[in-house]
Amino acid sequence: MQDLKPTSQDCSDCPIRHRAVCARCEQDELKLLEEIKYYRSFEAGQTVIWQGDKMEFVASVVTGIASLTQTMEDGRRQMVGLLLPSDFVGRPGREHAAYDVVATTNLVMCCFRRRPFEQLMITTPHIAERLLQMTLDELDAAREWMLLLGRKTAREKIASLLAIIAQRTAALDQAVTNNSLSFDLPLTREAMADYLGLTLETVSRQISALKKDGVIHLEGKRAVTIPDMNMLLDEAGDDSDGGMLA
Amino acid sequence: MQDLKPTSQDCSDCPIRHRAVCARCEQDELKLLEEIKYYRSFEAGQTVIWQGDKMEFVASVVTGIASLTQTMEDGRRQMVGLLLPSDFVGRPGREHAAYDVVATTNLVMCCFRRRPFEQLMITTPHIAERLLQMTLDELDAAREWMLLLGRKTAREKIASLLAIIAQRTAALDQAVTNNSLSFDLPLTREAMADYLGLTLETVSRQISALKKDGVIHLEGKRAVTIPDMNMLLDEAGDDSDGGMLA
DNA sequence: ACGGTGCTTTGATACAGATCAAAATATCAA
DNA sequence: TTGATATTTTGATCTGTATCAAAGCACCGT
Repeated sequence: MQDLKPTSQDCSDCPIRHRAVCARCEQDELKLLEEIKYYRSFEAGQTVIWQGDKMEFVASVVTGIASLTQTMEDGRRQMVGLLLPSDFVGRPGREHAAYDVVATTNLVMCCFRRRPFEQLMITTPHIAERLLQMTLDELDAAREWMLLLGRKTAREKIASLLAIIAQRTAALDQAVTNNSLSFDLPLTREAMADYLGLTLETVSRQISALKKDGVIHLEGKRAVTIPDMNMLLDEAGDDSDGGMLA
Repeated sequence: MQDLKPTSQDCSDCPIRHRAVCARCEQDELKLLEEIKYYRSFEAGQTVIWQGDKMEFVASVVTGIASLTQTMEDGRRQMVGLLLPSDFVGRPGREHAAYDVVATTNLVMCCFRRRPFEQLMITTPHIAERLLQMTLDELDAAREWMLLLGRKTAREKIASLLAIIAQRTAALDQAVTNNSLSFDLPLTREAMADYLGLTLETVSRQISALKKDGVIHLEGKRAVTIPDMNMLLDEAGDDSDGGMLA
């Protein structure tokens, strides 16, 4: 488990390739994956899977952003997962989807037929190991979110969300000058509200407030600049050391 | 992964024995576990591990209840996990605890020295597999909780918590007569508040309200009777089919 | 029985965020 | 360019839950 280090190229067909590349894939495993793999594209707003649908595949996000959402009978919605490139979706062993999966931007996913993938997991222990690590990461993220949902103020929630998106997308494709950085906000106000347990009006107001206070900058409606990341993290109320990666 | 069925006796020393007994443990694996295993007891209120402490062990709850809690600098607290008998705690591969672990009742844990346990996971794939299943279950529970924290009303939150405790403890030690069942509430009002993202006053008020409306019964302060489980589930706002186990 | 120390309940009031409503702005097709 | 539609902002008001405060109860050691 210790020898999995993020690199960039080898093993590009591995379902678990992105966040940390698997250094142990054997040629024949890759062949097996090749056989059960296919790509699918979705447009922003399209639903990838409905809660309760039969799961024919598990998948990994290649480009774009998807969200996992739970809905109550009366329509209240809560996002419970945000899938960025490299994130995995689908639970091996589960027949039916537990959540709606929605493309919040244009989206490309790399899908693996579920049954053969499950088989592969059994014969290839290190895939299961890797999946365990990823699941534990997700669990940590979920628990961080629970703190946010249960105890943070609206302003702190917004700041936290911006910080998370900034950190995750900055790693991928962004110029970071000293403490400042820019990125494109990939979520509508409504999607943010669903993520944060707020209404879209409150999201809008708090973003305006952060803007007025100079914590963030907006060009147009979607392009965000964060002049000072530390200022944002202060607003987020996270315990000091930007623990994201611990 | 399909051949793990809940039974009751064999393999009683296996760290993953409880919720579903591992049918594949070999004799020598048990010997290895025996060597790295020890029991620890805690009194209600004691802290098992502080966030940031060095993790010397991973463990499984034998009896009693523990909680995982996150705390913000200014003292706001959010419980992010409730550990009942059979639940596992500790992340293999992580040096330092990410959360406070607190005994909310008297507690007995079966601990395994961390390093040797990690080693064992590498040499014994099916332990990793089992751990993956348990982690995925926890992730599902966490996401259910995110819906609760983000979108449910105070009354729905209380009803949901009672339903969860009822369902998890009923399985272990309770007489269930038709739809009615009783159990001992193992959490203080404050602990419930930390779990639900509420204040203890609100918890108290809502419990009183549920009592007045006949949804629950209290004898003393801790013994709860639920006359009709379906009524409680209605109050919880969960989507119809008590999906807990899906 | 006594007084202490924690829990829990109940009451009065305040406020953050929800809700309802409408205007402003962006997006896009023709 | 011009509507037509979707998204975002802003305003006015309402409400569920927090906050502050105090009283009620249960448990425990002496």
